Amino acid sequence: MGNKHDASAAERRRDRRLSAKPSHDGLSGFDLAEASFCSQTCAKALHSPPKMDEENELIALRRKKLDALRAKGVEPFGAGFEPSGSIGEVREKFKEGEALRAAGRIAAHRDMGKSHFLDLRDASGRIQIYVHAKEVGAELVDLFRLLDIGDFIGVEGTCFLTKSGEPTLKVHTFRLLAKALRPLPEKWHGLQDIEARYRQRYLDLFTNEHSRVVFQKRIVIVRETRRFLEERGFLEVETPILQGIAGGAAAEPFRTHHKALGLDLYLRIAPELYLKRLLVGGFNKVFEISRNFRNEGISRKHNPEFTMLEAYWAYADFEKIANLVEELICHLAEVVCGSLQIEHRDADGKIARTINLKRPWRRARYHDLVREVAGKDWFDLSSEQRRERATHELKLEILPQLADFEVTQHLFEKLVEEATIDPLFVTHCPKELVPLARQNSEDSSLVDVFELIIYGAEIAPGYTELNDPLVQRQRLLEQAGEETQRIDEEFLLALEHGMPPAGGVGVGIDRLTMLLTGAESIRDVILFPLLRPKK
RNA sequence: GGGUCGGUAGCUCAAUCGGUAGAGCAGCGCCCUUUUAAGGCGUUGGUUCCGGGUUCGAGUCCCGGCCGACCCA
Repeated sequence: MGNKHDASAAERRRDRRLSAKPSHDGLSGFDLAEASFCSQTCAKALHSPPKMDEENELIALRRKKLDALRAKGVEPFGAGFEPSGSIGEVREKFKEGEALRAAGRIAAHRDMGKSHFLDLRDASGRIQIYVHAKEVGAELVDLFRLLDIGDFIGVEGTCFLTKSGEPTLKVHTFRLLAKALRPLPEKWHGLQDIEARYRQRYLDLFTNEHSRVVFQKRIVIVRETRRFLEERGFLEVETPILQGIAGGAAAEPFRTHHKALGLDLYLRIAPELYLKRLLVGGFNKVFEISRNFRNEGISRKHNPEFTMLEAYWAYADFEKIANLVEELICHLAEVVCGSLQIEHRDADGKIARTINLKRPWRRARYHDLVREVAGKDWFDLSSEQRRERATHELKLEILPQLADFEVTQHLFEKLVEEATIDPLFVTHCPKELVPLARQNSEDSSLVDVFELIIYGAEIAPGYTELNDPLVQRQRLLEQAGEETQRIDEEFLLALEHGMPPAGGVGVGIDRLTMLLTGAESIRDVILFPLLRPKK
């Protein structure tokens, strides 16, 4: 089936090429995929690769070594190799006297004259290898001289322990697997420049242990989230990223265009409206680990693309969902941190703060939390009195255009949210704050929602979902205002067919990773954060 | 968008009041047969982010721009 698809794709491209005519704008009927397909020189002209700075002596010297290798008949790129495992696995298999094969980058070289010690590294670990002329023979000694730190080599050697007890492979033979034309960052300090660490993440990962650990933890968080939900009967699904109407949240979407259909599309801002369609279709427990895109500002806590877990559970409500989230995050903390006490450390390794995830987590009503910080009588005051107290007694900056409920919300964010370290479920929020949620059956000014706050940040909002199609339509109309074309009629159509009552939740995976790793910036938990192009 | 701070050798960092741009690592040469941030001796390497200006003289002061970090909106 894959082949068939590929063949037809190639055919389509060929057809288009044959019929391609220069049009008046000179561009239509021509896209990047086609450019790279039909003409490499053309593609090169479009994106010239970064210039190899020939004037740099370090690079020039490595290129000379490359030429020297080829002159000896050694191809410096592309040879395969079968190591006994990753370097971490080789260390585990290490047994004195046994022969093992290892492959990795040369990370260090200690030249003792006739004997050389090198460190071979990959993301799984480091192993020392020992190279001596007597062991490898004259031909390989010649080749050895052309190696540099950063090159990938594969070695075969016998396990032995040095005087100081270091597990080491005594190399019999080795092969160059890939030459590095540029030097690695410094061995001791690694790559420190923040900008370079984001732009050249591969160097950051290779040289900085801490960065490697953070991303390995992120991998575990995603994997364990899947496992946790699957064990509880949730089905992982994939829903569209390209959407005609970007719904499910209030955010500015990215626009794009589908050429063949002549269709303007948006990148999703949330998967919610599609996951709910699946509830309509009878899937009772679904989740998606969803990349969402929001065309908004960039900050320590915001990247334009970010990852969110969304899960929906038919016949459940927000209380059950809160329990689920509580269990999930505790499970992740146990696996990733080995404890429910999360310790964040500063640059010197000193504990900067401890977050206690021990259950049960506090659950409190929005109004009660506000009264705790703003005074028991807060909600009995007039809106002018509230504004007055917030500004003068509580020393908050209240912008004049804020509505009354926004004054309270601002106070909530500054005095409750930012001050909260240990987990707190905020429940019974005013409906103005969460217009799309289901109203509480006892008090119609409240909605059946929780907001999970940990370490001053919203980690997860949870809902009892609104499944009344008429109320939902009304809310969407109010939200859309003038722009009624932005109402997802297909979604409303689905709701009219009947959606079971359900609980739902979104968990920001990036922020959760920050929480569990102590990262201060979202860019430290996203492999390739969006940056302005250099130059 | 506004404010503050930063950008110096491949990497990590110095450079006093405006006065010859330095060190460590990496590299290169030599010595060393179990080193491990190996060591010893010697040595190469600079568009000080870019563009203007002030000055006898600018990495340093001023103006504009680029990129980043943090705070605020």
